[in-house]
Amino acid sequence: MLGLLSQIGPTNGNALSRSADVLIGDFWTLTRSQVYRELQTLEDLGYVKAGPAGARSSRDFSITDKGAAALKEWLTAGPADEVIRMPILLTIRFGAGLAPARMREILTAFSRRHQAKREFYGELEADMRSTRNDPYEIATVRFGRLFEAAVAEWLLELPELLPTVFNERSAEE
Amino acid sequence: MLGLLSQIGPTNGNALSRSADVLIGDFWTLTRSQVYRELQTLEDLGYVKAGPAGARSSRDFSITDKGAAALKEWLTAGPADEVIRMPILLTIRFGAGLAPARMREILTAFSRRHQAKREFYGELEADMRSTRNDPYEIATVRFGRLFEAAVAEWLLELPELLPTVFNERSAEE
DNA sequence: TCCTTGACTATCCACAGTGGACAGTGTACC
DNA sequence: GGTACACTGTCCACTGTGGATAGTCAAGGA
Repeated sequence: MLGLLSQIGPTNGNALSRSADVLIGDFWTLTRSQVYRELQTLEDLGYVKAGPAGARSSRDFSITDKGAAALKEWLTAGPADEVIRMPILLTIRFGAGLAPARMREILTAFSRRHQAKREFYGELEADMRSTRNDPYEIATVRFGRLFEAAVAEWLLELPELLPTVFNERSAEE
Repeated sequence: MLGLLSQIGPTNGNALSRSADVLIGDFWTLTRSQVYRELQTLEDLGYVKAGPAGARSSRDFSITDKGAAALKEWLTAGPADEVIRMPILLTIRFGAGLAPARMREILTAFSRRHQAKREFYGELEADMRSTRNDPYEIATVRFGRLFEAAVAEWLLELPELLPTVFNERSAEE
Protein backbone atom coordinates (compact mmCIF):
# COMPACT_ATOMS: atom_id res chain seq x y z
CA MET A 1 0.00 0.00 0.00
CA LEU A 2 2.86 2.38 0.69
CA GLY A 3 4.28 1.52 -2.71
CA LEU A 4 0.95 2.24 -4.35
CA LEU A 5 0.49 5.53 -2.51
CA SER A 6 3.98 6.63 -3.46
CA GLN A 7 3.18 6.06 -7.12
CA ILE A 8 -0.36 7.36 -7.43
CA GLY A 9 -0.41 10.06 -4.79
CA PRO A 10 -3.25 11.10 -2.46
CA THR A 11 -6.12 8.65 -2.75
CA ASN A 12 -9.07 7.52 -0.70
CA GLY A 13 -9.50 3.95 0.42
CA ASN A 14 -11.87 2.88 -2.29
CA ALA A 15 -9.75 4.28 -5.10
CA LEU A 16 -6.65 2.74 -3.55
CA SER A 17 -8.32 -0.63 -3.59
CA ARG A 18 -9.21 -0.22 -7.26
CA SER A 19 -5.70 0.92 -8.11
CA ALA A 20 -4.31 -2.15 -6.39
CA ASP A 21 -6.43 -4.34 -8.65
CA VAL A 22 -5.05 -2.65 -11.72
CA LEU A 23 -1.44 -2.18 -10.70
CA ILE A 24 -0.58 -5.32 -8.75
CA GLY A 25 -3.71 -7.44 -9.14
CA ASP A 26 -1.88 -9.93 -11.31
CA PHE A 27 0.35 -11.08 -8.48
CA TRP A 28 -1.14 -9.70 -5.28
CA THR A 29 -4.56 -9.17 -3.77
CA LEU A 30 -5.86 -6.38 -1.60
CA THR A 31 -9.48 -6.32 -0.53
CA ARG A 32 -11.30 -3.21 0.50
CA SER A 33 -11.74 -4.43 4.04
CA GLN A 34 -8.01 -4.88 4.22
CA VAL A 35 -7.23 -1.51 2.71
CA TYR A 36 -9.29 0.39 5.28
CA ARG A 37 -7.98 -1.60 8.20
CA GLU A 38 -4.41 -1.18 7.03
CA LEU A 39 -4.82 2.52 6.30
CA GLN A 40 -5.85 2.95 9.92
CA THR A 41 -2.75 1.08 11.07
CA LEU A 42 -0.48 3.04 8.76
CA GLU A 43 -1.97 6.30 9.97
CA ASP A 44 -1.41 5.29 13.58
CA LEU A 45 2.21 4.52 12.71
CA GLY A 46 2.62 7.87 11.00
CA TYR A 47 3.36 6.26 7.63
CA VAL A 48 0.47 7.95 5.90
CA LYS A 49 -1.53 11.07 6.65
CA ALA A 50 -5.05 11.96 5.63
CA GLY A 51 -6.22 15.18 4.07
CA PRO A 52 -9.51 16.83 5.08
CA ALA A 53 -12.70 14.85 4.72
CA GLY A 54 -14.31 15.30 1.31
CA ALA A 55 -17.47 14.01 -0.26
CA ARG A 56 -19.11 11.05 1.47
CA SER A 57 -16.69 11.61 4.35
CA SER A 58 -13.88 10.26 2.20
CA ARG A 59 -10.32 11.07 3.12
CA ASP A 60 -7.37 11.15 0.73
CA PHE A 61 -4.30 9.54 2.18
CA SER A 62 -0.75 10.34 1.18
CA ILE A 63 2.52 8.76 2.18
CA THR A 64 4.70 10.61 4.68
CA ASP A 65 8.48 10.82 4.73
CA LYS A 66 8.43 8.28 7.52
CA GLY A 67 6.26 6.04 5.37
CA ALA A 68 8.61 6.41 2.41
CA ALA A 69 11.51 5.40 4.63
CA ALA A 70 9.58 2.37 5.86
CA LEU A 71 8.78 1.42 2.28
CA LYS A 72 12.42 1.62 1.25
CA GLU A 73 13.46 -0.42 4.25
CA TRP A 74 10.86 -3.04 3.40
CA LEU A 75 12.02 -3.21 -0.22
CA THR A 76 15.63 -3.49 0.84
CA ALA A 77 14.87 -6.37 3.19
CA GLY A 78 13.87 -8.43 0.17
CA PRO A 79 10.83 -10.50 -0.67
CA ALA A 80 9.33 -13.30 1.38
CA ASP A 81 9.06 -16.75 -0.12
CA GLU A 82 6.10 -17.17 -2.36
CA VAL A 83 3.32 -19.65 -1.83
CA ILE A 84 1.75 -21.11 -4.92
CA ARG A 85 -1.76 -22.28 -4.27
CA MET A 86 -3.21 -24.12 -7.20
CA PRO A 87 -6.66 -25.58 -6.58
CA ILE A 88 -6.46 -27.42 -9.90
CA LEU A 89 -3.58 -29.44 -8.49
CA LEU A 90 -5.76 -30.56 -5.61
CA THR A 91 -8.32 -31.72 -8.12
CA ILE A 92 -5.63 -33.64 -9.96
CA ARG A 93 -3.98 -35.02 -6.85
CA PHE A 94 -7.19 -36.45 -5.48
CA GLY A 95 -8.81 -36.89 -8.85
CA ALA A 96 -8.48 -40.65 -9.16
CA GLY A 97 -12.04 -40.98 -7.95
CA LEU A 98 -13.40 -38.51 -10.48
CA ALA A 99 -15.11 -39.61 -13.68
CA PRO A 100 -12.64 -39.19 -16.57
CA ALA A 101 -15.17 -37.27 -18.63
CA ARG A 102 -15.72 -34.78 -15.81
CA MET A 103 -11.99 -34.42 -15.32
CA ARG A 104 -11.56 -33.59 -18.97
CA GLU A 105 -14.30 -30.98 -18.77
CA ILE A 106 -12.59 -29.38 -15.82
CA LEU A 107 -9.26 -29.32 -17.61
CA THR A 108 -10.82 -27.87 -20.73
CA ALA A 109 -12.37 -25.03 -18.76
CA PHE A 110 -9.06 -24.46 -17.00
CA SER A 111 -7.28 -24.41 -20.33
CA ARG A 112 -9.66 -21.87 -21.81
CA ARG A 113 -9.30 -19.57 -18.85
CA HIS A 114 -5.55 -19.61 -19.04
CA GLN A 115 -5.39 -19.27 -22.78
CA ALA A 116 -7.39 -16.08 -22.39
CA LYS A 117 -5.12 -14.88 -19.63
CA ARG A 118 -2.08 -15.55 -21.72
CA GLU A 119 -3.41 -13.48 -24.57
CA PHE A 120 -4.35 -10.76 -22.14
CA TYR A 121 -0.80 -10.55 -20.83
CA GLY A 122 0.53 -10.30 -24.35
CA GLU A 123 -1.72 -7.36 -25.14
CA LEU A 124 -1.04 -5.77 -21.79
CA GLU A 125 2.70 -5.84 -22.38
CA ALA A 126 2.28 -4.29 -25.83
CA ASP A 127 0.09 -1.56 -24.34
CA MET A 128 2.63 -0.86 -21.64
CA ARG A 129 5.48 -0.56 -24.11
CA SER A 130 3.59 1.92 -26.21
CA THR A 131 2.48 4.07 -23.27
CA ARG A 132 4.42 4.47 -20.02
CA ASN A 133 7.07 1.95 -21.02
CA ASP A 134 8.06 1.42 -17.40
CA PRO A 135 10.52 -1.48 -17.36
CA TYR A 136 9.60 -2.51 -13.81
CA GLU A 137 5.97 -2.78 -14.73
CA ILE A 138 6.79 -4.70 -17.89
CA ALA A 139 8.99 -7.13 -16.00
CA THR A 140 6.07 -8.17 -13.80
CA VAL A 141 3.80 -8.74 -16.77
CA ARG A 142 6.48 -10.74 -18.47
CA PHE A 143 6.44 -13.06 -15.52
CA GLY A 144 2.71 -13.45 -15.97
CA ARG A 145 3.20 -14.45 -19.59
CA LEU A 146 5.86 -16.99 -18.76
CA PHE A 147 3.69 -18.42 -16.02
CA GLU A 148 0.84 -18.86 -18.46
CA ALA A 149 3.18 -20.44 -20.98
CA ALA A 150 4.19 -22.96 -18.30
CA VAL A 151 0.54 -23.71 -17.61
CA ALA A 152 -0.08 -24.25 -21.32
CA GLU A 153 2.87 -26.59 -21.61
CA TRP A 154 1.69 -28.57 -18.62
CA LEU A 155 -1.72 -28.97 -20.21
CA LEU A 156 -0.09 -30.30 -23.35
CA GLU A 157 1.79 -32.91 -21.35
CA LEU A 158 -1.19 -34.04 -19.29
CA PRO A 159 -2.68 -36.53 -21.78
CA GLU A 160 0.58 -38.43 -21.70
CA LEU A 161 0.85 -38.23 -17.92
CA LEU A 162 -2.74 -39.27 -17.26
CA PRO A 163 -3.63 -41.87 -19.87
CA THR A 164 -6.45 -43.24 -17.73
CA VAL A 165 -8.17 -39.90 -17.98
CA PHE A 166 -7.61 -39.23 -21.65
CA ASN A 167 -7.65 -42.65 -23.28
CA GLU A 168 -10.86 -43.85 -21.78
CA ARG A 169 -13.62 -44.27 -24.32
CA SER A 170 -16.73 -44.05 -22.26
CA ALA A 171 -20.35 -44.24 -23.37
CA GLU A 172 -20.92 -40.71 -22.09
CA GLU A 173 -18.86 -39.11 -24.85
CA MET B 1 -8.23 -32.79 4.36
CA LEU B 2 -10.90 -35.26 3.31
CA GLY B 3 -8.77 -36.16 0.32
CA LEU B 4 -5.77 -36.74 2.55
CA LEU B 5 -7.75 -38.83 5.03
CA SER B 6 -9.15 -40.93 2.23
CA GLN B 7 -5.65 -41.73 1.03
CA ILE B 8 -3.74 -42.24 4.26
CA GLY B 9 -6.45 -43.58 6.52
CA PRO B 10 -6.97 -42.95 10.24
CA THR B 11 -4.61 -40.28 11.46
CA ASN B 12 -4.36 -37.82 14.31
CA GLY B 13 -4.20 -34.09 13.73
CA ASN B 14 -0.48 -33.74 14.03
CA ALA B 15 0.27 -36.55 11.61
CA LEU B 16 -2.32 -35.23 9.21
CA SER B 17 -0.60 -31.87 9.21
CA ARG B 18 2.74 -33.52 8.46
CA SER B 19 1.21 -35.63 5.70
CA ALA B 20 -0.24 -32.51 4.14
CA ASP B 21 3.24 -30.99 3.99
CA VAL B 22 4.55 -34.02 2.18
CA LEU B 23 1.63 -34.80 -0.09
CA ILE B 24 0.31 -31.41 -1.14
CA GLY B 25 2.84 -29.00 0.37
CA ASP B 26 4.13 -28.01 -3.04
CA PHE B 27 0.88 -26.36 -4.03
CA TRP B 28 -1.17 -26.00 -0.86
CA THR B 29 -0.62 -25.13 2.76
CA LEU B 30 -2.27 -26.48 5.87
CA THR B 31 -1.09 -25.35 9.27
CA ARG B 32 -1.63 -27.34 12.42
CA SER B 33 -3.93 -24.73 13.88
CA GLN B 34 -6.06 -25.01 10.80
CA VAL B 35 -6.06 -28.80 10.81
CA TYR B 36 -7.41 -29.03 14.34
CA ARG B 37 -10.01 -26.35 13.81
CA GLU B 38 -11.15 -27.96 10.59
CA LEU B 39 -11.19 -31.48 12.04
CA GLN B 40 -13.60 -30.19 14.64
CA THR B 41 -15.82 -28.73 11.94
CA LEU B 42 -15.68 -31.89 9.85
CA GLU B 43 -16.56 -33.99 12.86
CA ASP B 44 -19.54 -31.76 13.62
CA LEU B 45 -20.67 -32.20 10.03
CA GLY B 46 -20.28 -35.96 10.26
CA TYR B 47 -17.64 -36.04 7.51
CA VAL B 48 -15.03 -37.62 9.76
CA LYS B 49 -15.24 -39.64 12.92
CA ALA B 50 -12.66 -40.09 15.64
CA GLY B 51 -11.48 -43.33 17.18
CA PRO B 52 -10.88 -43.66 20.93
CA ALA B 53 -8.38 -41.34 22.56
CA GLY B 54 -4.87 -42.79 22.51
CA ALA B 55 -1.53 -41.64 23.84
CA ARG B 56 -1.31 -37.95 24.71
CA SER B 57 -5.07 -37.76 24.25
CA SER B 58 -4.62 -38.07 20.53
CA ARG B 59 -7.52 -39.17 18.39
CA ASP B 60 -7.27 -40.85 15.01
CA PHE B 61 -9.76 -39.49 12.54
CA SER B 62 -11.10 -41.36 9.56
CA ILE B 63 -13.35 -40.26 6.75
CA THR B 64 -16.99 -41.39 6.83
CA ASP B 65 -19.15 -42.38 3.89
CA LYS B 66 -20.78 -38.99 4.17
CA GLY B 67 -17.35 -37.38 4.07
CA ALA B 68 -16.36 -39.40 1.02
CA ALA B 69 -19.50 -38.25 -0.72
CA ALA B 70 -18.75 -34.63 0.16
CA LEU B 71 -15.22 -35.06 -1.16
CA LYS B 72 -16.44 -36.44 -4.44
CA GLU B 73 -18.96 -33.64 -4.77
CA TRP B 74 -16.25 -31.07 -4.08
CA LEU B 75 -13.95 -32.63 -6.68
CA THR B 76 -16.73 -32.76 -9.23
CA ALA B 77 -17.56 -29.08 -8.73
CA GLY B 78 -14.11 -28.23 -10.06
CA PRO B 79 -11.30 -26.07 -8.80
CA ALA B 80 -11.52 -22.42 -7.78
CA ASP B 81 -9.39 -19.87 -9.58
CA GLU B 82 -5.86 -19.75 -8.36
CA VAL B 83 -4.22 -16.71 -6.83
CA ILE B 84 -0.56 -16.28 -7.53
CA ARG B 85 1.10 -14.24 -4.87
CA MET B 86 4.67 -13.41 -5.73
CA PRO B 87 6.37 -11.10 -3.25
CA ILE B 88 9.34 -10.81 -5.60
CA LEU B 89 7.07 -9.10 -8.11
CA LEU B 90 6.18 -6.48 -5.52
CA THR B 91 9.87 -5.87 -5.03
CA ILE B 92 10.29 -5.46 -8.77
CA ARG B 93 7.17 -3.39 -9.28
CA PHE B 94 8.15 -0.85 -6.64
CA GLY B 95 11.88 -1.42 -7.00
CA ALA B 96 12.77 1.74 -8.90
CA GLY B 97 13.83 3.30 -5.61
CA LEU B 98 16.06 0.40 -4.67
CA ALA B 99 19.83 0.50 -5.14
CA PRO B 100 20.69 -1.58 -8.23
CA ALA B 101 23.34 -3.55 -6.35
CA ARG B 102 20.81 -4.51 -3.68
CA MET B 103 18.29 -5.47 -6.33
CA ARG B 104 20.82 -7.75 -7.96
CA GLU B 105 21.58 -9.39 -4.61
CA ILE B 106 17.92 -10.04 -4.06
CA LEU B 107 17.53 -11.53 -7.50
CA THR B 108 20.58 -13.71 -7.03
CA ALA B 109 19.23 -15.13 -3.80
CA PHE B 110 15.87 -15.67 -5.47
CA SER B 111 17.55 -17.43 -8.35
CA ARG B 112 19.51 -19.76 -6.10
CA ARG B 113 16.42 -20.72 -4.16
CA HIS B 114 14.51 -21.58 -7.30
CA GLN B 115 17.36 -23.39 -8.95
CA ALA B 116 17.44 -25.65 -5.90
CA LYS B 117 13.70 -26.13 -6.04
CA ARG B 118 13.86 -27.03 -9.69
CA GLU B 119 16.42 -29.72 -9.05
CA PHE B 120 14.37 -30.97 -6.15
CA TYR B 121 11.33 -31.42 -8.36
CA GLY B 122 13.37 -33.34 -10.88
CA GLU B 123 14.59 -35.78 -8.26
CA LEU B 124 11.17 -36.03 -6.71
CA GLU B 125 9.60 -37.02 -10.00
CA ALA B 126 12.26 -39.67 -10.58
CA ASP B 127 11.65 -41.02 -7.08
CA MET B 128 7.94 -41.15 -7.65
CA ARG B 129 8.31 -43.01 -10.91
CA SER B 130 10.48 -45.65 -9.32
CA THR B 131 8.23 -46.15 -6.29
CA ARG B 132 4.46 -45.64 -6.28
CA ASN B 133 4.36 -44.39 -9.84
CA ASP B 134 1.03 -42.70 -9.25
CA PRO B 135 0.28 -40.63 -12.36
CA TYR B 136 -1.85 -38.12 -10.45
CA GLU B 137 0.95 -37.44 -8.04
CA ILE B 138 3.47 -37.17 -10.86
CA ALA B 139 1.28 -34.74 -12.76
CA THR B 140 1.34 -32.30 -9.84
CA VAL B 141 5.11 -32.47 -9.54
CA ARG B 142 5.45 -31.94 -13.24
CA PHE B 143 3.61 -28.68 -12.82
CA GLY B 144 6.12 -27.69 -10.17
CA ARG B 145 8.98 -28.34 -12.55
CA LEU B 146 7.42 -26.34 -15.33
CA PHE B 147 6.71 -23.50 -12.95
CA GLU B 148 10.35 -23.45 -11.89
CA ALA B 149 11.42 -23.54 -15.51
CA ALA B 150 9.28 -20.46 -16.14
CA VAL B 151 10.90 -18.70 -13.19
CA ALA B 152 14.33 -19.56 -14.55
CA GLU B 153 13.45 -18.24 -17.98
CA TRP B 154 12.15 -15.02 -16.49
CA LEU B 155 15.39 -14.54 -14.59
CA LEU B 156 17.33 -14.96 -17.84
CA GLU B 157 15.25 -12.26 -19.49
CA LEU B 158 15.46 -9.78 -16.64
CA PRO B 159 18.84 -8.22 -17.52
CA GLU B 160 17.41 -7.21 -20.86
CA LEU B 161 14.17 -5.96 -19.32
CA LEU B 162 15.83 -3.98 -16.54
CA PRO B 163 18.99 -2.49 -18.02
CA THR B 164 19.13 0.20 -15.36
CA VAL B 165 19.54 -2.50 -12.74
CA PHE B 166 22.04 -4.68 -14.54
CA ASN B 167 24.14 -2.29 -16.62
CA GLU B 168 25.01 0.09 -13.83
CA ARG B 169 28.67 -0.03 -12.92
CA SER B 170 28.69 1.23 -9.39
CA ALA B 171 31.64 1.73 -7.08
CA GLU B 172 30.19 -0.76 -4.64
CA GLU B 173 30.88 -3.72 -6.87
C1' DT C 1 14.98 -48.07 39.08
C1' DC C 2 14.62 -43.33 38.62
C1' DC C 3 15.44 -39.13 36.06
C1' DT C 4 16.30 -36.36 32.32
C1' DT C 5 15.70 -35.15 27.85
C1' DG C 6 13.46 -34.68 23.78
C1' DA C 7 9.80 -35.74 20.70
C1' DC C 8 4.83 -35.85 20.10
C1' DT C 9 0.16 -34.08 20.42
C1' DA C 10 -3.19 -30.81 21.20
C1' DT C 11 -4.59 -26.14 22.22
C1' DC C 12 -4.57 -21.31 22.10
C1' DC C 13 -3.87 -16.63 20.55
C1' DA C 14 -3.13 -12.55 17.78
C1' DC C 15 -3.01 -11.17 13.54
C1' DA C 16 -3.62 -11.10 8.25
C1' DG C 17 -6.54 -12.03 4.38
C1' DT C 18 -11.37 -12.97 2.15
C1' DG C 19 -15.85 -12.04 0.60
C1' DG C 20 -19.95 -10.24 1.11
C1' DA C 21 -23.64 -7.32 3.40
C1' DC C 22 -25.01 -2.87 4.60
C1' DA C 23 -25.85 2.15 5.03
C1' DG C 24 -25.13 6.80 4.14
C1' DT C 25 -24.06 10.22 0.55
C1' DG C 26 -23.34 12.44 -3.80
C1' DT C 27 -24.37 12.88 -8.78
C1' DA C 28 -26.34 12.44 -13.12
C1' DC C 29 -30.07 12.04 -15.66
C1' DC C 30 -34.96 11.94 -16.49
C1' DG D 1 -37.55 17.97 -8.29
C1' DG D 2 -37.04 13.19 -7.93
C1' DT D 3 -35.03 8.78 -8.65
C1' DA D 4 -31.71 5.52 -9.60
C1' DC D 5 -27.18 4.40 -9.32
C1' DA D 6 -22.39 4.74 -8.18
C1' DC D 7 -19.20 5.88 -4.55
C1' DT D 8 -17.29 5.50 0.07
C1' DG D 9 -16.76 3.69 4.36
C1' DT D 10 -17.92 0.20 7.94
C1' DC D 11 -18.75 -4.18 9.69
C1' DC D 12 -18.89 -9.16 10.28
C1' DA D 13 -17.97 -14.05 9.99
C1' DC D 14 -14.99 -16.89 8.34
C1' DT D 15 -10.42 -18.88 6.72
C1' DG D 16 -5.42 -18.87 6.81
C1' DT D 17 -0.69 -17.93 9.33
C1' DG D 18 2.83 -18.40 12.62
C1' DG D 19 4.32 -18.96 16.85
C1' DA D 20 3.87 -19.96 21.94
C1' DT D 21 2.59 -23.15 25.44
C1' DA D 22 1.64 -27.23 28.14
C1' DG D 23 0.79 -31.86 29.06
C1' DT D 24 2.34 -36.58 27.95
C1' DC D 25 4.97 -40.40 26.52
C1' DA D 26 9.44 -43.01 25.29
C1' DA D 27 14.24 -43.86 25.33
C1' DG D 28 18.40 -44.04 27.32
C1' DG D 29 21.80 -42.81 30.91
C1' DA D 30 23.08 -42.46 35.93
